[in-house]
Amino acid sequence: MILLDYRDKRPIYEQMVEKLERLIASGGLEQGSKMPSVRSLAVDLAVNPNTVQRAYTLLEQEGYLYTISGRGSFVAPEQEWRDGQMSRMLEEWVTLTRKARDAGLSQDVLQEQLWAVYSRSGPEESGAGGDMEN
Amino acid sequence: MILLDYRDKRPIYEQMVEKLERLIASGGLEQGSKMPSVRSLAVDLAVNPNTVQRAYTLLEQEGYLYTISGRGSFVAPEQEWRDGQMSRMLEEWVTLTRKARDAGLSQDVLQEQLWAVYSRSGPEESGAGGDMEN
DNA sequence: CAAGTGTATTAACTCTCTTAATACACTCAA
DNA sequence: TTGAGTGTATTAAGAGAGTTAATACACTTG
Repeated sequence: MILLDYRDKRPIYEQMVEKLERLIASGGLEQGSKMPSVRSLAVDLAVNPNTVQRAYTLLEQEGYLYTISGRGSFVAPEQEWRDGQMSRMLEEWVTLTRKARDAGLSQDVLQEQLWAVYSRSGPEESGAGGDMEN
Repeated sequence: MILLDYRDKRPIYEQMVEKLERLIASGGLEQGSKMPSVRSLAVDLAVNPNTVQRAYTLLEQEGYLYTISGRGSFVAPEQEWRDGQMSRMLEEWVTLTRKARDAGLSQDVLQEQLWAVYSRSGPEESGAGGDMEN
């Protein structure tokens, strides 16, 4: 299902979350389909069940999965996680915008930058943020 | 000059940076005036000189201080740190705005929120961000 | 009830971060 | 030139948070 990268310095659960997010977001898993059980995926990846559990819990909080105790975890409908992601992002953006205002940045400057960001569509001037793996 | 709070869980150097930032930003220290030497302030606060050194280095990177080796550290002109702070903030804001765009948030939504933030002047809906000490 | 599932608790382990000890380098005045 | 002041670099010790694992508990279904 997914593959862990041992050269990656990040914690395992974080790696799992990222890869599963992508898998679901890209449509690689159908809505409502059953995820592997905590134990089976743990055996599969040779990690502790609690590590899988942690990843699943985070994915659930982000709206990617829903869980029924005793039954299993399932892939949530797209609307779920897309809405959640956008609302979290908006909240974060507003918070930072307030800080920018308090730091003395004018509305005009932000207005202009906002326009600039949207006039170019792709993620330009990447710098360090590039993602290149699975 | 400043006072450390031992109930504060944050590292000492971080606490020092915050308090000195405020002291300088509030005009409590005159431009060009000499800061206490690394060693004397260390004795004063009963911490290691390296800890003071670390705080000074950070403050220098933020433009609050400038240093002449062998002479001492001095309070930088206001323009220095104010410009630096605003440009760092703007950069961060643009980065997050790109992410928001990529997450699917429309320009209109951000536009509206931007307006809302600036129509109210004070830091409202604070929640956890409140600062109440020295 | 048995075998599957998720969940909670506790502890060991690792590793980053903070802080300290110490030595080095520069400036200035006596 | 030398000594007492200053900032700077290197190394290591110590503490602490975060990650992972071991284990037991609880729920669902055939």
